[in-house]
Amino acid sequence: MRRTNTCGDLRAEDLGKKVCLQGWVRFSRDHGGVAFIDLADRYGITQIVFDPEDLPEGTDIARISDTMRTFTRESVVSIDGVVRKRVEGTEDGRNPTGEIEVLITDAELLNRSAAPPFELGDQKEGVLPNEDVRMKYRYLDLRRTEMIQAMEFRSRLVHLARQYLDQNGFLEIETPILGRSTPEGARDYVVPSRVHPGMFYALPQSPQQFKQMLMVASMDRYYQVARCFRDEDSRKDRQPEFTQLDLEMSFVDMEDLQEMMEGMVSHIWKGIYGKDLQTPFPHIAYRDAMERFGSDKPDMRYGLEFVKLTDVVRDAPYKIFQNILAEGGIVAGMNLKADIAGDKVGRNDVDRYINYAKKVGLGGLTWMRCVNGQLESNIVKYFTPEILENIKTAMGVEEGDLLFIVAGPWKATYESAGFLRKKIAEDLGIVPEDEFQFFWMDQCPMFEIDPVSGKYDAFHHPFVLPQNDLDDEYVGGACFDLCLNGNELGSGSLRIHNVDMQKAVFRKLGMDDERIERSFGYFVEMLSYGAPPHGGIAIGIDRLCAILLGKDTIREVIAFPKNKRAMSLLDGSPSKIDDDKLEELQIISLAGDFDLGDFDEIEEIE
RNA sequence: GCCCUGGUAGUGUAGCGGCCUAUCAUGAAGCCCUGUCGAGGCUUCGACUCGGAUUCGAAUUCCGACCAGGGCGCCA
Repeated sequence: MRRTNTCGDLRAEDLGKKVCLQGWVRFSRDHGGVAFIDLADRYGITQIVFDPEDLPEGTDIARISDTMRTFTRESVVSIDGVVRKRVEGTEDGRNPTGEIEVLITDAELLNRSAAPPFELGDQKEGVLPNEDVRMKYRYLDLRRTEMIQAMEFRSRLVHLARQYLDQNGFLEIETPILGRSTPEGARDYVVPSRVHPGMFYALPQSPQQFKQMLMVASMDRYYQVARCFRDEDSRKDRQPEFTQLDLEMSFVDMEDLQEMMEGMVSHIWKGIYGKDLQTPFPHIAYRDAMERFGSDKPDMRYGLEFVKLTDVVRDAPYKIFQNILAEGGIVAGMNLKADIAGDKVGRNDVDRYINYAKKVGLGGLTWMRCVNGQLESNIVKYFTPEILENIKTAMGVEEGDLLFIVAGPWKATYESAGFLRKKIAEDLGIVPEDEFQFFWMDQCPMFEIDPVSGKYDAFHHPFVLPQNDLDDEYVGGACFDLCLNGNELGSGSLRIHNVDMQKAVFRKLGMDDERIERSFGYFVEMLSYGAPPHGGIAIGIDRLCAILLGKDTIREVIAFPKNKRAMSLLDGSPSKIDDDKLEELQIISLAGDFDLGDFDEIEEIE
């Protein structure tokens, strides 16, 4: 018989219906006479009951019973039966189908399952196997309710994004997966060309250049759910291949782009949670984000802000600070207020944080505690009473407060202090769990100067429109990041549409004209054919889904992710390929079991 | 390239120099059971990642490798 219903949709209204359900045997309970099966599919679980005393005349009870004996856990089976009410008092309120059950009248084993390597049923926390086991049997892992829900959530989210962009006149256009390797940025994944031996395509790190070309091509509004590839080491929020919602618009300013994104996120929000999301999102300038929170993607859902103390302690006869200030460094403090931290952070904890501070790159960590109205610590003797008073005022110190003070070069010190802030907040448990705070981080610089080489690097990328003259001491870039709860979801910018400006930026980044022509010639030329003012943004779908679902890693929202070492335990990729394939591509591998014997042979052929 | 954490039956764990012929749960196999729902009861099966070293004795200590995860670098 053909399936009439899924395992999620029968209710009390369906009483008496003849149905056919097909699904997986999640649990079975044989009571000797009556027996139960929890039949599961993507939509839910329905209880099947084998009740020999209640079966209609002429039913082949032995046949059903024998068939059911072949049903191992996770086997796929087909069940014919009649919907009936459960026995009074045995309804299951946790299950939407819990009022009814299907009285089995016929059964068929569609395909037997071997004993699954781990438990697939919904159960208490902490009994999942190691991730490598889940990855090896991902097709079973995905059978779990939690994974089904993650896939449903992601599908819904992407659908809503498409719906919104479509309503706003965007064209969904696919850009090439096989492209040209670019010298800048992340390492490319590379694909050899058979037709052109010795030549390679590269998989895109992002559709950046193609989407700009689409603007020049007058497409005006483009988007794509774009797979991107980066051959860099992974993290819990970084995979070798990941998905970006990528879009580009012509004749817009930064506000237009941000409003479009706010509209899209709100649309998603409404569609998923049924609630309105507060827009516009707040903004924070890059410099403020760094100086107040020690991060360019700060989690602002909790306090522990830094206060600049550089001027307050400038005249303190404390050698460590004096040396740092002489080199142009900064001093900043964080006040752990008595009510949230004062009592919970004892002397041992302070030592622990000093060690942690050193681990994350700070030279050290100065602390002071306000006891009986006075700042106390091992180093207060190096500060005059007046300076101590000024610190108290600047930091708003009250009785019992604990101060942590960091010092050093601007960027490195704030970055490290940001790690410390996060660690303290997590230790104190003051990070809100179910609060989602979107915001824009903007007013970024166009360039960063590498402290080692002294070379200019693009802060975002070299296609960002500079906000002022490139010869000015500070050059701003028309770029911004969308952040959520301490994570970067994506970044956007207005792009350069003028040939000369684009060349000038490349030169500022240390490329000579020959290099610009070789690497970006086609791109620069494109700008000379009436490139409109344009800009765009790309946001990470994996990260957005993971954060909204409260997952620790984006692997939980990707059907078939790679592991930490960029391998798939499921299909065993990457893998060696056959020698004849290599030969066809005219490629010799120097890795692994390469041996000189083979090499001699090849030389002889030549 | 570097740092940190971990590796015990199919799965999750306890044990952390001799009480280990290694705990418990789950699972698998078999039997019993007519209202369960992660059913229950009984029986059985099944493991110390690998290689060195220390020691009378190593799952346990040390060194190295491998594997997994987290982080730094890297990710314009």
